[in-house]
Amino acid sequence: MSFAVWWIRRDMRLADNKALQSAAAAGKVVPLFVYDDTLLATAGDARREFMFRALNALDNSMDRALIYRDGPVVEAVVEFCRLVGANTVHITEDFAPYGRRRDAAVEKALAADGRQLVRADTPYVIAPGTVRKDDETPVKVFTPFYKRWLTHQWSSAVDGKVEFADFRDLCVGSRMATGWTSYTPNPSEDALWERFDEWAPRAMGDYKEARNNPAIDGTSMLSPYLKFGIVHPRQLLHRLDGSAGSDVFRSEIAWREFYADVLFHQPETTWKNLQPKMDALPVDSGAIAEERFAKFCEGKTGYPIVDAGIRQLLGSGWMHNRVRMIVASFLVKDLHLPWQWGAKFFMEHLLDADIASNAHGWQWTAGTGTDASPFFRVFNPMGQSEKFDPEGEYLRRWIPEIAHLDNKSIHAPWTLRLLAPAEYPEPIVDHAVEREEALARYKAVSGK
DNA sequence: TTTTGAGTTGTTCGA
DNA sequence: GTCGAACAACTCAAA
Repeated sequence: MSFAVWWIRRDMRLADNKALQSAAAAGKVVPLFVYDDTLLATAGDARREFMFRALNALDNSMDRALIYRDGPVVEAVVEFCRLVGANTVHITEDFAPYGRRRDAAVEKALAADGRQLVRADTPYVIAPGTVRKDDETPVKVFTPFYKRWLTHQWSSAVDGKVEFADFRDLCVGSRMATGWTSYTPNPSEDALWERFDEWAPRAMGDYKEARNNPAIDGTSMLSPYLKFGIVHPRQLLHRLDGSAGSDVFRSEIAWREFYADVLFHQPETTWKNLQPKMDALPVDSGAIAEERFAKFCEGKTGYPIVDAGIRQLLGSGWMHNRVRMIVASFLVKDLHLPWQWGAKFFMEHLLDADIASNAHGWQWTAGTGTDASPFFRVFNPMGQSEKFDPEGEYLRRWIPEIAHLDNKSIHAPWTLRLLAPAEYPEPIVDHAVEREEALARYKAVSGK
């Protein structure tokens, strides 16, 4: 009987998993997870905790067949194959810059040993690099990308019988404790479908509008599950019908694929401006900039919608999409800080931290990316707050200090002059002033 | 090759 | 309160 390694990275599920099925077709499956210090170093406690719990849930569903090994990754995978005598390692391909380098190195090392790395699946409905214009070049604007994306064929895995090998005595290392004690969603496949089946029937019809209101349960909140492949996006597409809400939901899935495609073609845009001309945009630096950034990271800017968003992120590992945009706009256009500062902060704290979506979401806001926001689109934190959280319900949930304020002034507590700064801070900058400053800086970059 | 219309998510101002 | 126009210039996709 031969053994085949299923090297688990971001495909922590049994259902509709072509890497798992590929391994099963090659022999008894040895599910392997390798601690990658390079990746773990960039993850905060919340995400590490979520990941460990996800692995534990997966392990339970495999009768505890999962093998944990310590990195460095290349050596660990090759060494493990020798230990169990496996000739093939089956993976869901990683398209992010680091993952591609890592997998290439593993592939090479395996080959030197006479073994093979099998790329059997991807975390996307359509693999990055697949959607192209008629002249074969990548599509750089979402709408035309989406139209073409919709025309591509895809298929699910055929879930056949899987036999797991028992090598549990080869487990090495146990770094499960993170110290994170706050709530995280239950990261099992069962819990995911329970959530989807509870949420979708009541929320999908109103998704287009409701997903913008951070106080209500209008978004699926499935992003952490997608991040770790506890669900594959094609499984979600299967559940959609032709209703209006599901069309918007489908396009949100496509946004994730679009940004993965953009990063695939230009891996350096993880941290660099996609539009080089935007390198000339002046950003603030020095002590004052760092002081403001520190306030931002604490959720103490004095702008309730911004602070509520940061506190939601720090407290739960997740931030509502609408609020992510408001917060990002504030960092870039009110504080004039590099988008990379915010992107790094998000990457640390988000359960769903996805390098492609995060980098290009920030670049969109900063006006440095593909299909970028027009320079004059500066979010007004009070206006957005009034529009999308009219009752101040979201603000009250995350900023108890101002919960007693009325529905109008809660969006801009400083107008009341009732709160001592010790209770809730004064705004660290004046939005009206900084908006003009941002417009002037962007205008200068565009020349003339 | 040239031309044309479009491009996720906004705000402000004046009528 | 509501509504439409203005806010730059440019790049991209497709005809």
